[in-house]
Amino acid sequence: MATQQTDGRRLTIREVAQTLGVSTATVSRAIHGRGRISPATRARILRQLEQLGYTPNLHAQSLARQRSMAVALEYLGEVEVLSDSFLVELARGVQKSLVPHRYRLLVNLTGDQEYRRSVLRQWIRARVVDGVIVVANPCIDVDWLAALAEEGVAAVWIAYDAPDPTPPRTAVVQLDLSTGWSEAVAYLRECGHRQVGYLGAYPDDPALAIIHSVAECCGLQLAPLIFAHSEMPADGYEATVRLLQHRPLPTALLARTDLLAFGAMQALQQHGVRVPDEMAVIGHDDLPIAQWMNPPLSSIQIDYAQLGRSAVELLMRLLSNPDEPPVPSRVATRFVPRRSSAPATPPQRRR
Amino acid sequence: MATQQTDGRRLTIREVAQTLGVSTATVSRAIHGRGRISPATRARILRQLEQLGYTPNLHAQSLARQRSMAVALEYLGEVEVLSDSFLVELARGVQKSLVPHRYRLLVNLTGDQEYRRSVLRQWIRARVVDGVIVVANPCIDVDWLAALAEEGVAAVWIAYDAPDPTPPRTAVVQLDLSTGWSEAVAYLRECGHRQVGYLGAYPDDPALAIIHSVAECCGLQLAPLIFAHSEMPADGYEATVRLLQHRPLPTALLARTDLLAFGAMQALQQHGVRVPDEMAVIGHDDLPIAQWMNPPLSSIQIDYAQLGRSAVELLMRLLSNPDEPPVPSRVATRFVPRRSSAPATPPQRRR
DNA sequence: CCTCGTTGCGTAAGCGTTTACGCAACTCGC
DNA sequence: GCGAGTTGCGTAAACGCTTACGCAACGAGG
Repeated sequence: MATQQTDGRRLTIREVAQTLGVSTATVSRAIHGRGRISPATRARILRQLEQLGYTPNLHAQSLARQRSMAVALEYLGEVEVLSDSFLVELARGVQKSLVPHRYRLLVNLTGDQEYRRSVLRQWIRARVVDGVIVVANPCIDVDWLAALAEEGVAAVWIAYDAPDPTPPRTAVVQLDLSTGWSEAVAYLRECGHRQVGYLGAYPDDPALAIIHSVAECCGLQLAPLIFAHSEMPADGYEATVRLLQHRPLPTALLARTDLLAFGAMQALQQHGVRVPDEMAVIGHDDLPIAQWMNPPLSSIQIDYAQLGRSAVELLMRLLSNPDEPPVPSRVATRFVPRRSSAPATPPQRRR
Repeated sequence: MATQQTDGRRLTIREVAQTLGVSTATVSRAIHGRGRISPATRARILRQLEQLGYTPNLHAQSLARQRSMAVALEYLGEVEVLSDSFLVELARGVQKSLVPHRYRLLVNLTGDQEYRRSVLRQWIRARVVDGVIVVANPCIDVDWLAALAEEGVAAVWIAYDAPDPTPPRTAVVQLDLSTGWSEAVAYLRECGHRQVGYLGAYPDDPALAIIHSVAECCGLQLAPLIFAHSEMPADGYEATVRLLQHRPLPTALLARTDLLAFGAMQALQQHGVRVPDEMAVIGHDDLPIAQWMNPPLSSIQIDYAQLGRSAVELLMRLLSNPDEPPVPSRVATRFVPRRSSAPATPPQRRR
C-alpha cells in the first residue's frame, strides 16, 4: 500500500495536494476536519491520503499551530535506580489517558533533581511540551512550582495536599493518603496490634502527619518513628536495623513506601524476626512486584489509571480554556492485605 | 535574571537579534558555533542571550535543519505491567548516553504490540524521531525490521544474534547471553547439580539454544523444559506448578527472566520446596529488585549502561555518516550469585 | 431577475529557525 | 598601491504546515 519515497524524503502536503489536484489548504482541512470543506471532498481526500501513505511533518505542524501536542511528566524528588516503579506505573496511566487526546508523553529518567529541573525548563521554553504533570513528593516545593507557573505553561500537580493559593494555569490532583492508611490501621488494630512503628524517609512528609492522625483515631500508638536516608530499599534496610534496637519493639511496621518495606523485610528476616508472626509489615504504592515478595507484601494501592486520567483531564481542560479556574480532583487509595500483615497467631512478644 | 515575557509568548530569534543590533544569522551562528563568526562577537552574543533568557524554538529548529534530535526506544514484544523493569533500566542507560549528543529519548509504554508498532511508524514518518533503538525479544522479527528499514530511518537492534543480511542504515548490538549463562551453569555444576530445569516463555527463544549448549558443555542435563504463557510472574508461577509434577525433579531451575523466577520462587515456596536447599533458582536480567527477594535471587546481570552506550554510539554513527557500514557491537553478561543458588547443604532429594 | 448570505476552495502570509549566497572590509604578498 | 584571498556579517529563501482572507458559485427570498 503506502507509496514510499525511496530516497528517504517524505511526501509533503504540497506534493500531495498537487497530485490530488487540490490546494494544500484543502488537504489540511480534510485532515483536521476544521474549516469549510464539503464532506464529499473530505472523504475522497482522506481515502487518497491513506493510499499515498502521507503523514504530516509534526514539527511543521507544531510550528504553525502553536502547540507541540506533548506533555512532560516530572517527578519532583530524587529518582534513583528502581525508585521509579512508581513513576513508570503513573506514566503508563497518564500515557493511556493521553492517547485519545493525541498527545505524547515525555519523561526524563536520568540525572539528579537539579539537572532534571533544568531539562524540564528547557522543554517548556523550547516549546517541546505544552504542559507538565508534576508529582510533588514528598512535599510541594512551592517556590519551584511557582517558578514553573511563571513560565506560562499549563501544569497539574499530583500532591498530598492542595497549596493555599494555586498559581495561574495550575490544577491539583490530590492523592488522598488517608483512605488507604485508615483501612490499614483499622486492620492492624483489629488484629490486636497496639503499637506500630513507622519507617519513612522525610520527617516533614505530609504522609507522616496523616498516618499519625489516623493511628491516633484508632487507638494505636505510632512509635518509634524511624527515618531512612532515602526511599531506596538499602536505606530501608539500614534504618530497620536501627529500629531493632528499640524497646519495646512494635508488633507492626508501616513503611512509607514499598521500596522501604522491601528493605525492611530483608532486615527483619536476616535478624531472625519472622514476618508477619513477630512483625507485620505494610508498604505503600502497591508496586506490581509487591505480591511476589516472600511473604507477599501488604500494601496500599494507588489507582494509577485513575490518577493518570484525572491529571490528564485537568491538564486538557487547562489547555483548552486557560482562563476557567480548574476544579481540583481527588483520588483515593485502598488497603490490600496480604500475608506480610496476616493476622498473627496470637501476637507474640519477642524474647 | 532571565527576562520573562509575561504574556506567555517566548522571545524569538528575530527579536533577540534586533535588541542586540545584529542579524538573526549572526545569533544563530553564535549559538551553534558553526559558520563564520568572530570569537569576540560570539562570546558577547552568548553572554547577552544568557541574560535575555532566550531558548530557541525546537520545532522551528527541527524543521529548518531536517533533524528532530530525538530517538525512540522500542521493545519488540509484549510490554505488560511490570515486564518493563528491563525496559526502564535500558531506557535509563540509553538516555544517559544520549545527553552529550543533545538527543532526547521517546518511549511508548502503553498498548499492545501492534498498536505500538503503528505508533513508532507514525513517529518515523512524522519526523518525530531521527532514529530508533529496537529491542528484539525474544527473536528478531526480520520482516518487520526490514519494513522499518524501508522507512529510511537509522536503526539499531539489540538482539541475541545478528541477522544474516543487515538492512541499510541498520546496526546490531549483540547481547551475548552465553557469557553469563556459562558462568551460572559452571557454578551450578560445581555445587554438585546434575540435572537442571529450564523455565522460559518461548520455545523458539534463541536463549534456550544457548543455554542448552552451555549446559551440555558442562555435563549438565537440561530437563525438563517448561514454558510459561508469557514472561509475567503469574505465568511463571503457573508453569512452575506444572514443573513440580515431573520426576525426577531437577535440583536447580534456570529461569529465562527474573520475572519468571519471581513467580517460580513463590510457587516452590508455597508448595513446600525450599529455595535453595531443595531447588536452586537463577534468573536473568538482574533487575534491581532481585536482591531484595527472599531469598535474594541469583541472576545474570546486564550492563545496561554499556548496552545503552553501545547502542547510542552506533546510532550516532549511522546518523552522521549514513553510508559507512557500521561495525556490530557486543555486550557480555555476568553471573551474580546470591542466596537463591547458594551451595546447598548436600543437595537432598525430595521425599 | 437581482441581491444577499452561504458554501467550497484557492492564495498567500505567517510560524521561528537555518544557511547558501553575496558583499563589504580587511590582510597580505608582490 | 593593487589584485587575490580571507573574514565577518547581513539578506532572504527555504523547511512543511495552518489559517485568515478573498473570491467565485450557488441557493433562496423578494
